[in-house]
Amino acid sequence: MTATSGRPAAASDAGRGAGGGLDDEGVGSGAVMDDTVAAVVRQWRSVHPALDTGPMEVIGRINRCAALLQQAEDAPLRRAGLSRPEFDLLGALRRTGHELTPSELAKETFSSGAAVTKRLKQLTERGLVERRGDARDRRVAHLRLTDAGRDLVDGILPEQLAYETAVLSVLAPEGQGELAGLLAELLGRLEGRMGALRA
Amino acid sequence: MTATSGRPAAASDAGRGAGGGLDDEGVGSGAVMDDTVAAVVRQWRSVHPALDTGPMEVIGRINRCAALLQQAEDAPLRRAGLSRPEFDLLGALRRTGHELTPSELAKETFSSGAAVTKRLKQLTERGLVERRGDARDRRVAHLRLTDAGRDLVDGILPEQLAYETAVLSVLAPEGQGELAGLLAELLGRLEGRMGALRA
DNA sequence: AGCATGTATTTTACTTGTAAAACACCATCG
DNA sequence: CGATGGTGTTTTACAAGTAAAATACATGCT
Repeated sequence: MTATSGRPAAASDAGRGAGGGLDDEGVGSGAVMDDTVAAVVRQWRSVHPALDTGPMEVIGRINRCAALLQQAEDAPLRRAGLSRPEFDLLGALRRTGHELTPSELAKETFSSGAAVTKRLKQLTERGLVERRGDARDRRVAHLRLTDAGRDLVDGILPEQLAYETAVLSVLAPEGQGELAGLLAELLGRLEGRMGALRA
Repeated sequence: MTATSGRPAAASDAGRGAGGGLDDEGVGSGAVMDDTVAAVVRQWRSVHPALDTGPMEVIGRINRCAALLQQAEDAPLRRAGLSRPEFDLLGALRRTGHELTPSELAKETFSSGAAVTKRLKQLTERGLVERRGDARDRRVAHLRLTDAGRDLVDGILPEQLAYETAVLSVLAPEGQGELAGLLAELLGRLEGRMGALRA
């Protein structure tokens, strides 16, 4: 749980046409799932038959999955009165185990410094986070979880993971593994290169 | 291109532990990519060794991929002065080929009615969309693209797809196909069930 | 016809995020 | 030492989304 913020989209991009051989079905099933994205791609192809709708099948689905998963995923968090960005921030403090500065929190949660400032203000007021000034450099602040904050995170985490496990169980374990692997490969390369391409 | 809105998150959830056998590497490569999510998962496991961090490997990566892809993907759109939600709306009108009501647009772009109202106001002012009242039922409106709107969409679409193709080319074609297939399976089942689970 | 109810759309009030500017402070160089 | 420039953080002004209330109609029932 817990990345940064989030709010994916609807349906989109290119089809798998560009790709190559393999068609659908990942591992075990046999039927081609007909999802929303497939329908959208079909519409585009009928309007612009010449277009290579390949990327839509991948990017459109990633976006749509992210949207659906987050909607679902946020449920356990809301029960605890936290938004996902808030939980991400607390989670960063919890998993690193040590204090972090606002800048570090921004990097860790993939959000802007201003957004972090606002969240910290609220979380501090709620008593989940504590602030300490740096002795050497009075510009920087160090944030840490209060006991209440730590307990909250530790309480939510198992629920969150259990819920996510349930949601993902629509895929067989091998499918989950394959998916994780492919996404890791894509993500690793995207994170590495990002910035090279400039449309 | 073009789902609805979007704005995924950082790193999160469970590991692949829950899953089963297979480890990484999707198809052709051999090295395990070390992405941001893997690092986050390692941190969580070192703090809470008992936790099943399985789902994180999948959900965290989907979110992060969506975030990165959108940031990149939006570039061609911004060049045309459109946000993705705006383009999604125009795209829905273009691909369906006929007029749509605000409600239908909301469904099609996965956004709220209020959001659609606001976007329509702007797009209409920009002369990309036209409104027509329904004769039978004066509550409903029918929206259609103007010539300028249609031309804009048709002009952007190829750029967008080409750009996405380039971004995805970090994955081999077979990898793209497998990924699309697995995501289709996940998405199809999520869209089918969503609502059943309630944490 | 008259009214209760339901639906399509918009409006309102508010929340949250962002970009850019403002602050506050360190560090270095002359 | 005092100006110059750079960095960490917060503030400001603004853009965009949401939930819930408000509007404006249509419908079905009596």
